[in-house]
Amino acid sequence: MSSPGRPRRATIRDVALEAGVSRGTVSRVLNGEPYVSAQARAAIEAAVAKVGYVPNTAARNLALQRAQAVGFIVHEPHELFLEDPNIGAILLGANRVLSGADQQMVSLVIDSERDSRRVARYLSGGFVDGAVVVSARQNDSLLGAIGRLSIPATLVGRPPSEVRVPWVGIDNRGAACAITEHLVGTGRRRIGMIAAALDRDSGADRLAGFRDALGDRFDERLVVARPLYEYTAGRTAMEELLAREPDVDGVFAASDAVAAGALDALRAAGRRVPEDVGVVGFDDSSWAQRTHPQLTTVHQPARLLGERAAESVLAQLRGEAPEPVGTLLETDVVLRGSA
Amino acid sequence: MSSPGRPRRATIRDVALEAGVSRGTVSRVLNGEPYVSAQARAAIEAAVAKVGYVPNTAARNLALQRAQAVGFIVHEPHELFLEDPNIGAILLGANRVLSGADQQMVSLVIDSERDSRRVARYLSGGFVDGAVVVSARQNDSLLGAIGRLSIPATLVGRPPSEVRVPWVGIDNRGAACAITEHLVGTGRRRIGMIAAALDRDSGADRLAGFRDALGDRFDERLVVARPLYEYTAGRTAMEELLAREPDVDGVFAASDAVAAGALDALRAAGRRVPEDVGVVGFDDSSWAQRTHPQLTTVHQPARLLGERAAESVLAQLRGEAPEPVGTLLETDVVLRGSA
DNA sequence: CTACGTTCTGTGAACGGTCACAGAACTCCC
DNA sequence: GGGAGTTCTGTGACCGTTCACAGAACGTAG
Repeated sequence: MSSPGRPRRATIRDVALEAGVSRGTVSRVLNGEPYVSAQARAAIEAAVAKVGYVPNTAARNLALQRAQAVGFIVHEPHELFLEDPNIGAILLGANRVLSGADQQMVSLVIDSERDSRRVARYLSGGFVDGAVVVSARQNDSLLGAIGRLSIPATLVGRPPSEVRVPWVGIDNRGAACAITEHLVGTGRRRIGMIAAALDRDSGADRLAGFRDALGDRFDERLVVARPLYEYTAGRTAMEELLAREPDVDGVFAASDAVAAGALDALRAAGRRVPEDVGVVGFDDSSWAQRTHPQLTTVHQPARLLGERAAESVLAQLRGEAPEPVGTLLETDVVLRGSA
Repeated sequence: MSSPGRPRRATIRDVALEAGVSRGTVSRVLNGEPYVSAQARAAIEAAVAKVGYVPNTAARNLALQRAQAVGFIVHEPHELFLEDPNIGAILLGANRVLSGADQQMVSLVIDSERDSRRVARYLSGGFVDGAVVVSARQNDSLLGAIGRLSIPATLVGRPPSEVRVPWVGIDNRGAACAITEHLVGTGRRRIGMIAAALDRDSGADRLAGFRDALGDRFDERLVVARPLYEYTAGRTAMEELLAREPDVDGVFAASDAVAAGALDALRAAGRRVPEDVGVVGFDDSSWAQRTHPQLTTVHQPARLLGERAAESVLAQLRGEAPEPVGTLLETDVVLRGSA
């Protein structure tokens, strides 16, 4: 629009002039309203084609006070955004639902505080009617902005407790319990866990689920913790666990990346998987199918998370009570070769 | 904005009223213009804070005839979008540049003809001043729309020949030649290729580069082609190649996913990599570091592609001649364990 | 004291649509 | 032929900004 010399876009007035009718009638035809003569309708359609008219949605939205668009805001550092296939699936799920509701999904990546402010400004500009927010952080200025603007929003993942916003997530604890039970079911007797990210609810909940599954048989000495969900964390933690408890015959790794590291540590130590040691992961990320053997893991319904979050935003848009409650979605245990 | 009962947003008029000045003066303060008394400025700033004013960018853009936003349009089927780490990197590169120019990047995913139309409508609405388009297809209705609207746009990847739009891409042919030469340099004598996607320029160019590198020693019987860049394609193609030419000692796979399949087929056939057979891939995708051994492959400067495309759009926005020419970026051969 | 430049402010029009309202044209029936 | 109802059309106001212009207030020089 700012490019100099670009010819002016045709407006509804040009169409009206060309068709020999008024703006009002053109607007009626464009919006499919009744009470327009066949003659006028035909003339307007011809005129639209002739002058190459395309509606200016910005003007339309200004008049209608809505944007017909929903933001999809990803707040992740670069590495994770690239690494994590779940985000892509969430995005596509949200896109599917919003597309069905004829809403344009507009996705915005935040990777700095500056981005965060610009996005807040963007949201405030009436460009979007609502937002799906993925992995907001603690003390995220964006959440504050959303609250202030009272834009309908739904988070994917559990929000910091002080923020009252609807959210959808998975039951990390239940899923961790289920996959640990699978490990138990394959006859393992000495089951360890490589826990990670205990400072986040996902990490803590996965450990809690592991404990739930083992009950009395839970043994603290079989748990090794690491700060992040990383391949190398899994590798070193597995080495540590093997050194400490050589008779371990089952391992629940807090994520697939961690499990991949554990697998390589086991291979290096001459243990066979799954014959000597059963290994399970969490996430069903791209790691899971690229290890040897492939990982038995917990599948997150990532696409469904995106769909549900989008539906929640649409419901809020329809004026339905934005119950600020969380929804937990079910997960599946996916059986592959590693346990 | 459509949610019923939501309190009306404060406008510039409310601020003016509160501060006891006119709209014009408020606008001047908001835009940092000179010729405003310190007194008025202070009163306005206080009023802004008091009424909680946030500018309505839609109205602002309508008046200014610009959006201060650039679209990032990804036209890929779901699977590829999730699979291909290059797209994420391109996105982040573009985001970096646009963010620096204080433009909001708005990314839009197209996965159906319906999406395509909606995105075209979105672009026409004055929401964005320009667009970066990733992997547009042949006969893509979107490219037509962009042409019609004469929106500044730059493609990532080579466009269909009949469309005159600036683009940036990589030299698939040169890179394929370089990595094949690496294979030759490791002393391989019977080098095969698993080609793929020969109907796209990337696939055809990679085969051409392979041929360039081998010259006289090119042997058609050592080439197996498959329609898509897929793991299973690599696996079956490698089996076919081994059956046909058991003495093959080097393989150039047209993508990392294909190479991963080939690797597994070689393992199943009892060949050691790289001792018996050297394998190289293309893309430097996440597959490359997760195979055993890790892949020697061609690294695409994906982030740079995104940056360049964004810069090109910004240049067009500044009114610089949108030379409809392509730019080829350099690629690197990354040496890992597989050859 | 007047004329003039500088600094500051308010106003009306514009951006491109939608909508409510008024009224015209047409049909139908008495 | 006139009144009532239905169908169709045009107009002015409005959405929330920016901008050009007119003009006010003030200081300074002649």
